[in-house]
Amino acid sequence: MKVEEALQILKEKGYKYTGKREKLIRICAAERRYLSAKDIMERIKDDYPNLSFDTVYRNISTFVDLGILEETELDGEGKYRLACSADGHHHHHVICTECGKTSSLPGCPMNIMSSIPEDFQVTGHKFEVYGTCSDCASVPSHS
Amino acid sequence: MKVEEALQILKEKGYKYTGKREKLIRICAAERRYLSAKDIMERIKDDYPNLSFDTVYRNISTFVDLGILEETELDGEGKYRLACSADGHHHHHVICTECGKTSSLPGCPMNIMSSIPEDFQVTGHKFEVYGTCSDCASVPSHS
DNA sequence: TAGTAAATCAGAATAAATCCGATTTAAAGG
DNA sequence: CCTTTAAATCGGATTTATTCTGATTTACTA
Repeated sequence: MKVEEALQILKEKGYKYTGKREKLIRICAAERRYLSAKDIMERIKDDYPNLSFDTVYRNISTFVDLGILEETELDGEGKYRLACSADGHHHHHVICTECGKTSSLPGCPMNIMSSIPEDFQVTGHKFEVYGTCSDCASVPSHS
Repeated sequence: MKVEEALQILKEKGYKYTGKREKLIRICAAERRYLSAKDIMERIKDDYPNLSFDTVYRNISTFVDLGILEETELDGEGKYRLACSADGHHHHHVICTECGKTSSLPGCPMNIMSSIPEDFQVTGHKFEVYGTCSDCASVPSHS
Protein backbone atom coordinates (compact mmCIF):
# COMPACT_ATOMS: atom_id res chain seq x y z
CA MET A 1 0.00 0.00 0.00
CA LYS A 2 1.15 3.54 -0.76
CA VAL A 3 0.81 6.56 1.51
CA GLU A 4 -1.63 8.19 -0.90
CA GLU A 5 -3.87 5.13 -0.93
CA ALA A 6 -3.97 5.10 2.85
CA LEU A 7 -4.89 8.77 3.01
CA GLN A 8 -7.53 8.17 0.37
CA ILE A 9 -9.10 5.41 2.46
CA LEU A 10 -9.28 7.76 5.44
CA LYS A 11 -10.96 10.46 3.37
CA GLU A 12 -13.47 8.08 1.82
CA LYS A 13 -14.49 6.75 5.19
CA GLY A 14 -15.04 10.26 6.55
CA TYR A 15 -12.02 10.46 8.82
CA LYS A 16 -10.38 13.84 9.17
CA TYR A 17 -6.97 14.68 7.81
CA THR A 18 -4.35 15.54 10.42
CA GLY A 19 -0.63 16.01 10.09
CA LYS A 20 -0.04 13.41 12.78
CA ARG A 21 -2.00 10.81 10.86
CA GLU A 22 -0.08 11.41 7.68
CA LYS A 23 3.19 11.32 9.58
CA LEU A 24 2.24 8.03 11.23
CA ILE A 25 1.47 6.47 7.87
CA ARG A 26 4.65 7.83 6.32
CA ILE A 27 6.72 6.39 9.14
CA CYS A 28 5.26 2.94 8.53
CA ALA A 29 5.61 3.32 4.78
CA ALA A 30 9.31 4.12 5.14
CA GLU A 31 10.32 0.64 6.28
CA ARG A 32 9.55 -2.97 5.49
CA ARG A 33 9.58 -3.69 9.17
CA TYR A 34 7.22 -4.15 12.09
CA LEU A 35 7.33 -1.23 14.53
CA SER A 36 6.03 -1.05 18.08
CA ALA A 37 3.70 1.72 19.23
CA LYS A 38 6.66 3.16 21.10
CA ASP A 39 8.87 3.10 17.99
CA ILE A 40 6.19 4.94 16.06
CA MET A 41 5.58 7.43 18.84
CA GLU A 42 9.26 8.34 19.08
CA ARG A 43 9.45 9.03 15.37
CA ILE A 44 6.33 11.16 15.26
CA LYS A 45 7.74 13.21 18.13
CA ASP A 46 10.42 14.53 15.81
CA ASP A 47 7.70 16.61 14.20
CA TYR A 48 5.18 16.78 17.05
CA PRO A 49 6.99 16.93 20.40
CA ASN A 50 3.85 17.22 22.58
CA LEU A 51 2.29 14.12 21.17
CA SER A 52 0.01 12.13 23.48
CA PHE A 53 0.47 8.36 23.38
CA ASP A 54 -3.28 8.01 23.40
CA THR A 55 -3.29 9.59 19.95
CA VAL A 56 -0.79 7.08 18.64
CA TYR A 57 -2.61 4.07 20.06
CA ARG A 58 -5.99 5.30 18.91
CA ASN A 59 -4.81 5.98 15.38
CA ILE A 60 -2.97 2.69 15.12
CA SER A 61 -6.12 0.90 16.18
CA THR A 62 -8.20 2.82 13.63
CA PHE A 63 -5.72 2.07 10.86
CA VAL A 64 -5.67 -1.64 11.69
CA ASP A 65 -9.47 -1.68 11.53
CA LEU A 66 -9.38 0.05 8.15
CA GLY A 67 -6.78 -2.37 6.78
CA ILE A 68 -4.15 0.35 6.44
CA LEU A 69 -1.84 -1.32 8.96
CA GLU A 70 -1.12 -4.99 9.58
CA GLU A 71 -0.63 -6.12 13.15
CA THR A 72 1.26 -8.90 14.85
CA GLU A 73 2.39 -9.61 18.37
CA LEU A 74 6.03 -10.10 19.35
CA ASP A 75 7.33 -10.29 22.91
CA GLY A 76 3.88 -9.49 24.27
CA GLU A 77 3.85 -6.21 22.40
CA GLY A 78 1.79 -5.10 19.40
CA LYS A 79 3.82 -4.47 16.25
CA TYR A 80 2.64 -2.74 13.09
CA ARG A 81 3.54 -2.25 9.44
CA LEU A 82 1.86 -0.78 6.42
CA ALA A 83 -0.48 -3.35 4.91
CA CYS A 84 1.03 -5.14 1.97
CA SER A 85 -1.08 -8.27 1.73
CA ALA A 86 -3.85 -5.97 0.58
CA ASP A 87 -1.79 -4.88 -2.42
CA GLY A 88 -1.77 -7.89 -4.65
CA HIS A 89 -2.15 -11.44 -3.55
CA HIS A 90 -2.51 -12.62 0.02
CA HIS A 91 0.77 -13.79 1.48
CA HIS A 92 2.82 -14.22 4.65
CA HIS A 93 6.08 -13.03 6.15
CA VAL A 94 9.44 -14.00 7.49
CA ILE A 95 10.03 -11.72 10.48
CA CYS A 96 13.29 -10.89 12.20
CA THR A 97 12.65 -11.06 15.94
CA GLU A 98 15.53 -8.65 16.57
CA CYS A 99 14.61 -5.72 14.36
CA GLY A 100 11.17 -6.56 12.95
CA LYS A 101 12.35 -6.59 9.36
CA THR A 102 10.17 -8.64 7.03
CA SER A 103 10.39 -10.42 3.73
CA SER A 104 7.51 -11.98 1.87
CA LEU A 105 6.76 -15.65 1.40
CA PRO A 106 4.84 -16.75 -1.69
CA GLY A 107 1.69 -18.72 -1.20
CA CYS A 108 -0.45 -19.50 1.81
CA PRO A 109 -0.61 -22.76 3.73
CA MET A 110 -4.39 -22.48 4.02
CA ASN A 111 -4.56 -23.69 0.42
CA ILE A 112 -3.33 -27.12 1.39
CA MET A 113 -5.12 -27.41 4.72
CA SER A 114 -8.01 -29.62 3.83
CA SER A 115 -8.71 -31.12 7.21
CA ILE A 116 -10.25 -28.28 9.19
CA PRO A 117 -13.37 -29.56 10.97
CA GLU A 118 -16.49 -28.70 9.00
CA ASP A 119 -18.32 -27.31 11.99
CA PHE A 120 -15.51 -24.88 12.77
CA GLN A 121 -16.09 -21.35 11.46
CA VAL A 122 -12.71 -20.05 10.35
CA THR A 123 -12.26 -16.34 11.03
CA GLY A 124 -8.54 -16.02 10.42
CA HIS A 125 -5.16 -17.62 10.44
CA LYS A 126 -1.57 -16.71 11.16
CA PHE A 127 1.52 -18.08 9.51
CA GLU A 128 4.78 -16.43 10.44
CA VAL A 129 8.37 -17.59 10.28
CA TYR A 130 10.67 -16.18 12.95
CA GLY A 131 14.41 -15.85 13.13
CA THR A 132 17.34 -13.50 12.77
CA CYS A 133 18.05 -11.52 9.64
CA SER A 134 21.57 -11.27 8.27
CA ASP A 135 22.03 -7.73 9.57
CA CYS A 136 21.11 -8.67 13.12
CA ALA A 137 23.09 -11.91 13.04
CA SER A 138 26.30 -9.97 12.50
CA VAL A 139 25.93 -7.77 15.57
CA PRO A 140 25.63 -8.96 19.17
CA SER A 141 22.05 -9.05 20.45
CA HIS A 142 21.01 -6.03 22.45
CA SER A 143 18.49 -7.95 24.54
CA MET B 1 2.16 -35.65 26.78
CA LYS B 2 0.92 -37.42 29.90
CA VAL B 3 1.02 -36.10 33.46
CA GLU B 4 3.52 -38.77 34.47
CA GLU B 5 5.89 -37.82 31.66
CA ALA B 6 5.77 -34.18 32.69
CA LEU B 7 6.53 -35.04 36.31
CA GLN B 8 9.34 -37.29 35.13
CA ILE B 9 10.89 -34.44 33.16
CA LEU B 10 10.80 -32.24 36.27
CA LYS B 11 12.48 -34.94 38.34
CA GLU B 12 15.17 -35.61 35.75
CA LYS B 13 16.06 -31.97 35.50
CA GLY B 14 16.41 -31.65 39.26
CA TYR B 15 13.24 -29.67 39.94
CA LYS B 16 11.46 -30.35 43.20
CA TYR B 17 8.09 -32.01 43.43
CA THR B 18 5.30 -29.88 44.84
CA GLY B 19 1.59 -30.46 44.98
CA LYS B 20 0.98 -27.16 43.23
CA ARG B 21 3.13 -28.20 40.30
CA GLU B 22 1.36 -31.50 39.88
CA LYS B 23 -2.01 -29.80 40.15
CA LEU B 24 -1.02 -27.25 37.51
CA ILE B 25 0.01 -30.00 35.12
CA ARG B 26 -3.14 -32.02 35.82
CA ILE B 27 -5.29 -29.00 35.11
CA CYS B 28 -3.66 -28.54 31.71
CA ALA B 29 -3.82 -32.26 31.00
CA ALA B 30 -7.55 -32.29 31.67
CA GLU B 31 -8.50 -30.28 28.58
CA ARG B 32 -7.53 -29.97 24.95
CA ARG B 33 -7.76 -26.24 25.29
CA TYR B 34 -5.54 -23.22 25.79
CA LEU B 35 -5.92 -21.72 29.27
CA SER B 36 -4.83 -18.31 30.51
CA ALA B 37 -2.67 -17.89 33.61
CA LYS B 38 -5.78 -16.62 35.36
CA ASP B 39 -7.81 -19.68 34.32
CA ILE B 40 -5.11 -21.94 35.69
CA MET B 41 -4.75 -19.93 38.87
CA GLU B 42 -8.45 -20.12 39.63
CA ARG B 43 -8.46 -23.88 39.24
CA ILE B 44 -5.43 -24.44 41.42
CA LYS B 45 -7.07 -22.32 44.12
CA ASP B 46 -9.68 -25.03 44.59
CA ASP B 47 -6.95 -27.05 46.28
CA TYR B 48 -4.59 -24.26 47.37
CA PRO B 49 -6.59 -21.16 48.35
CA ASN B 50 -3.59 -19.02 49.40
CA LEU B 51 -1.83 -19.41 46.09
CA SER B 52 0.40 -16.54 44.97
CA PHE B 53 0.10 -15.60 41.30
CA ASP B 54 3.85 -15.32 41.18
CA THR B 55 3.98 -19.07 41.73
CA VAL B 56 1.64 -19.73 38.85
CA TYR B 57 3.48 -17.44 36.43
CA ARG B 58 6.88 -18.75 37.46
CA ASN B 59 5.88 -22.37 37.09
CA ILE B 60 4.17 -21.78 33.76
CA SER B 61 7.33 -20.14 32.51
CA THR B 62 9.48 -23.03 33.74
CA PHE B 63 7.18 -25.58 32.13
CA VAL B 64 7.23 -23.74 28.80
CA ASP B 65 11.04 -23.71 28.90
CA LEU B 66 11.06 -27.46 29.62
CA GLY B 67 8.66 -28.19 26.78
CA ILE B 68 5.94 -29.40 29.14
CA LEU B 69 3.55 -26.62 28.14
CA GLU B 70 2.95 -25.00 24.76
CA GLU B 71 2.30 -21.28 24.64
CA THR B 72 0.41 -18.97 22.35
CA GLU B 73 -0.90 -15.44 22.61
CA LEU B 74 -4.56 -14.57 22.21
CA ASP B 75 -6.06 -11.15 22.95
CA GLY B 76 -2.71 -9.92 24.24
CA GLU B 77 -2.71 -12.62 26.89
CA GLY B 78 -0.53 -15.71 27.21
CA LYS B 79 -2.41 -19.02 26.85
CA TYR B 80 -1.09 -22.46 27.68
CA ARG B 81 -1.80 -26.13 27.07
CA LEU B 82 -0.01 -29.38 27.72
CA ALA B 83 2.52 -29.97 24.97
CA CYS B 84 1.24 -32.36 22.35
CA SER B 85 3.50 -31.63 19.38
CA ALA B 86 6.24 -33.28 21.41
CA ASP B 87 4.28 -36.54 21.50
CA GLY B 88 4.52 -37.81 18.02
CA HIS B 89 5.00 -35.73 14.91
CA HIS B 90 5.21 -31.96 14.80
CA HIS B 91 1.88 -30.39 13.90
CA HIS B 92 -0.32 -27.30 14.27
CA HIS B 93 -3.71 -26.36 15.65
CA VAL B 94 -7.09 -24.94 14.92
CA ILE B 95 -7.95 -22.75 17.91
CA CYS B 96 -11.34 -21.48 19.02
CA THR B 97 -10.91 -17.83 19.94
CA GLU B 98 -13.90 -18.04 22.27
CA CYS B 99 -12.97 -20.96 24.49
CA GLY B 100 -9.43 -21.89 23.49
CA LYS B 101 -10.39 -25.39 22.39
CA THR B 102 -8.01 -26.94 19.88
CA SER B 103 -7.95 -29.60 17.23
CA SER B 104 -4.92 -30.81 15.36
CA LEU B 105 -3.99 -30.20 11.75
CA PRO B 106 -1.88 -32.74 9.94
CA GLY B 107 1.34 -31.59 8.37
CA CYS B 108 3.33 -28.39 8.60
CA PRO B 109 3.52 -25.60 6.03
CA MET B 110 7.25 -25.25 6.59
CA ASN B 111 7.69 -28.34 4.43
CA ILE B 112 6.56 -26.49 1.35
CA MET B 113 8.13 -23.13 2.15
CA SER B 114 11.19 -23.21 -0.07
CA SER B 115 11.75 -19.52 -0.48
CA ILE B 116 13.04 -18.36 2.87
CA PRO B 117 16.11 -16.16 2.35
CA GLU B 118 19.29 -18.19 2.77
CA ASP B 119 20.90 -15.64 5.07
CA PHE B 120 17.95 -15.71 7.46
CA GLN B 121 18.44 -17.96 10.50
CA VAL B 122 15.07 -19.52 11.22
CA THR B 123 14.43 -19.94 14.93
CA GLY B 124 10.74 -20.78 14.85
CA HIS B 125 7.45 -20.44 13.11
CA LYS B 126 3.80 -20.16 13.97
CA PHE B 127 0.85 -21.48 12.02
CA GLU B 128 -2.51 -21.22 13.67
CA VAL B 129 -6.04 -21.20 12.31
CA TYR B 130 -8.55 -19.16 14.30
CA GLY B 131 -12.31 -19.24 14.45
CA THR B 132 -15.30 -20.38 16.44
CA CYS B 133 -15.90 -23.99 17.40
CA SER B 134 -19.35 -25.53 17.05
CA ASP B 135 -20.03 -25.31 20.79
CA CYS B 136 -19.27 -21.61 20.94
CA ALA B 137 -21.12 -20.84 17.70
CA SER B 138 -24.38 -22.07 19.23
CA VAL B 139 -24.28 -19.75 22.25
CA PRO B 140 -24.16 -15.95 22.19
CA SER B 141 -20.65 -14.56 22.66
CA HIS B 142 -19.81 -13.55 26.19
CA SER B 143 -17.32 -10.89 25.10
C1' DT C 1 -16.77 32.58 9.44
C1' DA C 2 -19.47 30.07 12.98
C1' DG C 3 -20.92 25.61 14.41
C1' DT C 4 -20.05 20.84 15.23
C1' DA C 5 -18.30 16.52 15.52
C1' DA C 6 -13.94 14.48 15.48
C1' DA C 7 -9.28 14.51 17.17
C1' DT C 8 -6.03 15.44 20.61
C1' DC C 9 -4.25 16.19 25.22
C1' DA C 10 -2.85 15.02 29.91
C1' DG C 11 -2.95 12.10 33.11
C1' DA C 12 -5.52 8.54 35.73
C1' DA C 13 -6.84 3.76 35.50
C1' DT C 14 -6.44 -1.10 34.11
C1' DA C 15 -4.43 -5.52 33.51
C1' DA C 16 -0.84 -8.85 32.56
C1' DA C 17 3.36 -10.05 34.05
C1' DT C 18 7.65 -9.51 36.79
C1' DC C 19 10.45 -8.40 40.72
C1' DC C 20 11.91 -8.62 45.57
C1' DG C 21 12.83 -9.58 50.33
C1' DA C 22 11.10 -12.67 53.78
C1' DT C 23 9.39 -17.22 54.87
C1' DT C 24 8.53 -22.04 54.08
C1' DT C 25 9.50 -26.59 52.36
C1' DA C 26 11.31 -30.74 49.61
C1' DA C 27 14.69 -33.85 49.67
C1' DA C 28 19.62 -35.28 50.53
C1' DG C 29 23.05 -36.74 54.09
C1' DG C 30 24.51 -37.85 58.50
C1' DC D 1 14.85 -39.12 62.54
C1' DC D 2 17.07 -34.60 62.46
C1' DT D 3 19.68 -31.01 60.22
C1' DT D 4 20.86 -28.52 56.41
C1' DT D 5 20.24 -25.92 52.30
C1' DA D 6 18.86 -24.55 48.00
C1' DA D 7 14.60 -24.29 45.76
C1' DA D 8 9.89 -22.90 46.03
C1' DT D 9 6.42 -19.99 47.68
C1' DC D 10 4.30 -15.87 49.66
C1' DG D 11 2.55 -11.20 49.63
C1' DG D 12 2.77 -7.17 47.93
C1' DA D 13 5.04 -3.56 45.30
C1' DT D 14 6.51 -2.53 40.60
C1' DT D 15 6.76 -2.38 35.72
C1' DT D 16 4.98 -2.00 31.16
C1' DA D 17 1.66 -1.86 27.50
C1' DT D 18 -2.65 -0.25 26.68
C1' DT D 19 -7.20 1.93 27.51
C1' DC D 20 -10.23 5.26 29.53
C1' DT D 21 -12.00 9.94 30.71
C1' DG D 22 -13.12 14.60 30.72
C1' DA D 23 -11.49 18.96 29.04
C1' DT D 24 -9.66 21.36 25.08
C1' DT D 25 -8.52 22.08 20.34
C1' DT D 26 -9.06 21.55 15.45
C1' DA D 27 -10.64 20.10 10.66
C1' DC D 28 -14.26 20.44 7.89
C1' DT D 29 -19.17 22.03 6.54
C1' DA D 30 -22.62 25.17 5.42
